[in-house]
Amino acid sequence: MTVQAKDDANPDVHRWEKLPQTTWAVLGLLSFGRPLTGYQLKKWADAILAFFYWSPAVSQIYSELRRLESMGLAESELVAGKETHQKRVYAITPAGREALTWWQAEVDVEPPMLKHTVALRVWLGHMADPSRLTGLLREHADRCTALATAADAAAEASESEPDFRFPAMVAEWAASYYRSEVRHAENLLSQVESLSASELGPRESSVGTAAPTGPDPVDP
Amino acid sequence: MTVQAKDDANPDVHRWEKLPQTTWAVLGLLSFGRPLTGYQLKKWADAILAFFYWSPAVSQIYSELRRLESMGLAESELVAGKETHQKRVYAITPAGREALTWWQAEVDVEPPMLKHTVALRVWLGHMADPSRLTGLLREHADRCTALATAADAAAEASESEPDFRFPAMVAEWAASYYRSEVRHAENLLSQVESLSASELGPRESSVGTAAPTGPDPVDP
DNA sequence: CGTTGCATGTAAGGTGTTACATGATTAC
DNA sequence: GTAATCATGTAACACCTTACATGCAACG
Repeated sequence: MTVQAKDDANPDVHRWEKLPQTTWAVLGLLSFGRPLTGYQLKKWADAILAFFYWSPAVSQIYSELRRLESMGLAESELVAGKETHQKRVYAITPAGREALTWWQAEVDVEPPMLKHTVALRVWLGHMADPSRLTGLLREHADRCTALATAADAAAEASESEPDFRFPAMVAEWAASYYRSEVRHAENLLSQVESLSASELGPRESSVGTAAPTGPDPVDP
Repeated sequence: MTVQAKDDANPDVHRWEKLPQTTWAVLGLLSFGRPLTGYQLKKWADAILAFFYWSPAVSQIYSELRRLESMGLAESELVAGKETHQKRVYAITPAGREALTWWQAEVDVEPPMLKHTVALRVWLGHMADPSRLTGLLREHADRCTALATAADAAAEASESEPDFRFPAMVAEWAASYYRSEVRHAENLLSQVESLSASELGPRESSVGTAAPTGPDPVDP
């Protein structure tokens, strides 16, 4: 009765059913077996989870931990540092492992959520100065280059560790992802440049004054 | 005094400062000049915005529209259909254009937010059956292929329209993005497969029972 | 004549953020 | 000794979703 992924008769399952993704992400951090404090969890989330999943605020991590403990999926121990200064170290419980395994096997994967602020700006490029757009694309590309390098470093650090094979794989995945982002951004950048170059003559945007033209946004 | 992107003396600017991205996205939909109802806006958001930005719920679109109108950035007109059945059609105002231009020029771009649920599942692959992982990666790849095709169609539909050059560019960008997603997913998929194949002999996961090993998640 | 689409809106509640508050420890 | 880091937590609030409620229009 250690791990029963398919046991829908498990009376706890209905309590796990509506937990948000973030809860599972935090429990997932604990599932690597290391007891950690909320503060350490936040640092780890920033360093690794942030590559592919929004890193929650510190205060939220603490409340997630309290929730996990109240549900028996994690347990905490007070560790005294020097004098009276205590810190709370959280560890996953067997029930927590069972829950995670159940989640992996049974819970549908929600569609990935993307809020690509840079694409949004370019999409509304008719309300912006072209140089502003190229600037922000350049910035984005640079940020992604840095992230790709960081992801590579993370991948290399985990590669040799047998318990970290999946994180290593995802770190490599993240590196590819961010390098693709760079390519896509640079592609957009050159398009914006050639567009603004070709419009040096016939300036004066028609959007806003012209009658509604273009593809019907409602009924394509 | 039609458009003053840099006019920080504008007394309205401080009211615009903390508007969430979603508000700008909705106002952006209106900035293409077409007066639209909340319902139409939602459909458009689902069709186009969803490629690169989370499409808000219907009810939220309505409240965003009310907020935009209360701030003078959009205005609505009641249009009577047949008998007493009215619908409210929203249009951007000059102040709305001014606000959008100011936003594009002055407001910092928030970092893109990614919640890649599939990567999260693979990252926690040690708690899952390998066949489950490959299945969900396959599903993800298929979904992305469909999205890429749809983005191509959207790009082609806007390409000829001069007012929709930026949306066309972003649609092309989205097509590339989702095709990269497919490649990355398939790459991960083959890695998961080769990993599970190589572990047919020495099974029994050590994670959870072994003492904490692997890269220090806190202090790298 | 019933189902699907169009169209609008309210209410409740959860998710997640920012700001604030506190204090010990470590490093320079 | 003072700055940065470690460490925890509360309170307020904004964002956003789900569920619900309503009714017309159009298609078959």
